[in-house]
Amino acid sequence: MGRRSIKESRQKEIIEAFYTIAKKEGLENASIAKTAALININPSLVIHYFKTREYLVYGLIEYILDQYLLIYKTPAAYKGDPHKKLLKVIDNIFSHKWNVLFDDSVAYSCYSLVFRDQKVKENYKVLLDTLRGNLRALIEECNQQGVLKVKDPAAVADTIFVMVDGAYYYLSLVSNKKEYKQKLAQYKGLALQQLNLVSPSSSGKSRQKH
Amino acid sequence: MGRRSIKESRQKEIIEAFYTIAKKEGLENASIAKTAALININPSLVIHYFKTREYLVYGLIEYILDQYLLIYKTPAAYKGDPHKKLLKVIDNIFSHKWNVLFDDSVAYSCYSLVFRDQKVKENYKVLLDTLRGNLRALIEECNQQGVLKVKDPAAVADTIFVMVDGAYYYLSLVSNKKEYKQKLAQYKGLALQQLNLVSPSSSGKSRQKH
DNA sequence: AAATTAATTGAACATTCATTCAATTAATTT
DNA sequence: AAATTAATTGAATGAATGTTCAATTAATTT
Repeated sequence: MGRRSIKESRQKEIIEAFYTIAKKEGLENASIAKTAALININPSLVIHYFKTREYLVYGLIEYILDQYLLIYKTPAAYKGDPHKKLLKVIDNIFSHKWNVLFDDSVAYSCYSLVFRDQKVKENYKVLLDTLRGNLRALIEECNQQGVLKVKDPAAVADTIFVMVDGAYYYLSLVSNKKEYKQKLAQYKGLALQQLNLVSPSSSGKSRQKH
Repeated sequence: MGRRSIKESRQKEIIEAFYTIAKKEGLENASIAKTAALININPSLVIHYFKTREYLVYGLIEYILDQYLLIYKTPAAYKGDPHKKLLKVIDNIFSHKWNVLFDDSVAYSCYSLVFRDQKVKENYKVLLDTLRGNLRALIEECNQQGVLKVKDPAAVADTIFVMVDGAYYYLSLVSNKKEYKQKLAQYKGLALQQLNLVSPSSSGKSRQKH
């Protein structure tokens, strides 16, 4: 009875508007008023759905963390072929897709909340462990199919993500496109090394056969 | 003639107060008023020395970036002994010292400005390249003394710092002290591997000799 | 002592902010 | 049509923000 609720879709809409503002002006300058103005609603409607700005930020973080899991999205055709899937995932991580999915400015601002909010910290921990766990499972599948021989899949998965996080930390500062591309390839090579796979670029550098 | 200027010392004092507030409440909540109150001065004095809050943040970033270089501070006795010095630097990086020098919450907030401020981005780039350059020089010294055999010192230095940055990204989420210590040792081991040195912990795990 | 220069204060300003509350509008059910 | 429920608005509030400006205080030199 009564009017039917559109809570969830409205919340998502607001979060995305908030994200848009945060991308443009920084999370610290993203306000409820600006968010409301962007989608032509009243600021009090934002409060109605989120109670406080704090909860809106929580919503944003949840939204962002969900995006991270999309790097495991691979073509349905790869089902049953963990090797192909693994390579695709590595591709996703070290490619344009990463930059499309995330705005690093907002990401680092959100991450900084980890240090003052236990709940945020836990959410991030769960995500990072999930990312590692998924990669580990993928490696183990490859091991079982005999296409990979990785001794400690969990440790390798961890190492790879350590490299990913560190890599983008540096890459965010590289403005030169050519240098960016080259560095990205280099870091991808490091990840593949961890899997005892050799990247095309690094093998080309030190070929000694013939 | 006239009153002698205390500009520099006053600016430093203000920056440190601003940093203190930022550590406690987050950079986005660190205001000029709070900063002034902390050291019992008038808010307009802060403006007098920094013109705008933006420049105060620039000052803070400069202050923070200078701190990073302190990880290369080693006992004077190590002079002429690059091997000892290298190990000490690695120690500094993967130890309590890191956490004493930096507040990661403020660090990530500052870093997020990189994406909206070209000047900040350049400053960070210079720092990160300096950190890598110093480590590379240290490795080369070790090579020349025959105590290390690293093929590509520049690449290895880069890789180590990629690992460092990625390592602390994850470690910031680890609340369990024991787990933290163990992970830190593990990441340190990865760094030493890059130098073709074996860490005590990692060698103990898979010892097969007799 | 007068002149000079910098340090410092205090009042005032406009702006933006998050949030509250009551009132209204729009669906949906009985 | 009446009742119910949620969506949405609009006005208002108080607090905090960064910044400006003129005035005052304190040191240092001539």
